[in-house]
Amino acid sequence: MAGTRWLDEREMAAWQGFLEATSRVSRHLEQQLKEDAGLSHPHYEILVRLAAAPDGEVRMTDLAEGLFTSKSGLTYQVGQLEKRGLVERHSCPTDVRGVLAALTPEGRDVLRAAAPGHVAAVRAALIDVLEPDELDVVARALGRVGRRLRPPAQETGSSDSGGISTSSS
Amino acid sequence: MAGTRWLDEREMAAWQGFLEATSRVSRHLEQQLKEDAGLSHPHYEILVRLAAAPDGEVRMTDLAEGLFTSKSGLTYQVGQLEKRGLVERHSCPTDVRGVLAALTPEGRDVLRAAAPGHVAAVRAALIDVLEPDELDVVARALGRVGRRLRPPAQETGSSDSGGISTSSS
DNA sequence: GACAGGTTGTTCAGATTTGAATGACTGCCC
DNA sequence: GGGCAGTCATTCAAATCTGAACAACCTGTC
Repeated sequence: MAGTRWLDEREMAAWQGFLEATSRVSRHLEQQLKEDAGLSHPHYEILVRLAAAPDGEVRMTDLAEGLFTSKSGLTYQVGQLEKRGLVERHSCPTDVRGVLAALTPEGRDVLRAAAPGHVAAVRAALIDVLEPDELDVVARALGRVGRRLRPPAQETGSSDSGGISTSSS
Repeated sequence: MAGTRWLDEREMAAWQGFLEATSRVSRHLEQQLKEDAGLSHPHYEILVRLAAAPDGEVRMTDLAEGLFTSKSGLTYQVGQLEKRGLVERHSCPTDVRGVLAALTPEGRDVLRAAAPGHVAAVRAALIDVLEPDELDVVARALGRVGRRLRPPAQETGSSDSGGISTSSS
């Protein structure tokens, strides 16, 4: 297999830059969020998704998919949030197996308090570090990268509450 | 609180794209590496760093810094690699406290066997998905992002410094 | 030499993540 | 109606990660 195409210097720079930016941004935001609002990044993301949903509640499976995490991991995190009273669980009326995670008023308050600081941190770490044209290229390029690694796609999703429109295809 | 500059649509696209690409690429490569070579991504990166070092051995602290991980995390990972015989520990001659992690011949073999598959996966997931001009922008932009989040003091010229450009703009 | 202050790597307890197995349910086809 | 494959969320054991605490050591100053 002499056919391995190794990475040249430019490609290596992109790959290393991606790895370093990934690790550092993630770690930095994790820390900032924890100090500033007592939330982990997964916690924050869960609250955001719930707040963005039409009725403030989302099916566990949909939530896990949106957060790029495993279902068991989500069960744990939602459990933690429930203990704190930021999230509640209801069973889904149309499917007894289903569980809806719902934002409580306290959860909404915590999110409202945490959001400005988090957005500022995201700007400082990433967004405002990029030139406007870089921003667009990163959005387009990384968007494509992420989309290509999405799970095979669940067809027949036409059931009903679809709700979350995926990015304009 | 009117001072919060929320993310507009373009900025949100960049941020979400970054998050999704980050998660998916990381998870994808982790899996590919594990199936293909029985290594986790941290394991692989450790072997790469050691193989790239002049004498095939690196100080624990330097290694941790290069891998963007905590020192205790590295102790654990190197311990795992040592159990498998892929890495050895020597004490540093110039500093009794210091520990040098060194690649064993077996470790070099495992790395050599794993590298082609990993590089191919990195290409398929990220590098070859980007247009050449996108590649350069990503390298430059994310490189800057990562560099700005580096811990304050860095000396004794580590791996590469390639010129610390003061983002005077 | 002695000593304060910083560094080095490990250990420890605790939190989190993962994948496999599980129990409960749905939808569909016969 | 009954069976069968698939879905949903949880539980469990095992692996991993983190930060704080720790013991041992270096470095500079006096």
